Amino acid sequence: MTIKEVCEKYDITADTLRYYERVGVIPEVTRTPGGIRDYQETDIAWVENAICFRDAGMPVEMLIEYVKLYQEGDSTIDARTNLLKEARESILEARKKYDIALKKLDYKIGRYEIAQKTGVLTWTEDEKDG
Amino acid sequence: MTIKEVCEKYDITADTLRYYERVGVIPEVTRTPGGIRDYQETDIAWVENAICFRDAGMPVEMLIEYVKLYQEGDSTIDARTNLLKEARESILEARKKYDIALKKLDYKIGRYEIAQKTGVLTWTEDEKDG
DNA sequence: TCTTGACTTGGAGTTAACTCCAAGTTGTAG
DNA sequence: CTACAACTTGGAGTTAACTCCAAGTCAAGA
Repeated sequence: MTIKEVCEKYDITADTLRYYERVGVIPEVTRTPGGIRDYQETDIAWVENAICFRDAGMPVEMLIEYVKLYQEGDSTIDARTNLLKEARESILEARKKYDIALKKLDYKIGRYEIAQKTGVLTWTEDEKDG
Repeated sequence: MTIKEVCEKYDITADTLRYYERVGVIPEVTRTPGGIRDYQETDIAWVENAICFRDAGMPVEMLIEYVKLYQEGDSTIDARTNLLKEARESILEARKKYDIALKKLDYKIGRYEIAQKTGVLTWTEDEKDG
């Protein structure tokens, strides 16, 4: 698969794909004899994971560390497990904050919709902040 | 409440609080006659909301827009409602991605824990990517 | 009143994560 | 064989969101 096909498949730019490879977010991609990237199943799996974890706010630095450990072989399985567990905790933590914000948003939207119907915004003492 | 008390209460730096005010993420804070910030209930409510929505990935730009609309008065209630709904959608969207990443992480962690017990990492054909 | 530490401002600097660029190479269609 | 688009690299530039700094002001304790 060419870089173009991969970036179309995942809706990501070729520059980002090359950047991920350059800094080590994914291991080096398979090349044609001429030196052009030719993504194999495994390369694509790494890309997919990288995008998935980045979308969940996992820092590039952490992904680089994971790939580095992976390339050092089986002796790093403990370290990799710990890293994944740490990532899991921060994602759970972040998601909790998303839920809090959603609750707040739903409440505010509810109040605004009442205001739209009645033409009046009614605030309690604690919420003079829109 | 002084800026110090507010930043201790929310575990945020004074620089960030001043930055939020400067760019309009929150409205101008009440001051003492000498010009020093003296956060009132309402100021604090704005700070709390700003932090909450920022923690959910809402861009500063969007918060600025909201405050701007708020300050324009009741005629912007529709616009504010739409903005909040838009924010809600992106937060839901983002949370979906967090859930996908968590699922992937849990699967990987499970595999690694088996590997730690047995000393062997077993991969299926599709997951040669650590 | 003096000192000392916290506060003020405008503006410059930093960080993470891309994003763009120039100059050169590869590969396919005609 | 010749265009010519798509690829390559190293490095520079951009963006969002802070974060730091210098020079000056304010305020509480001795």
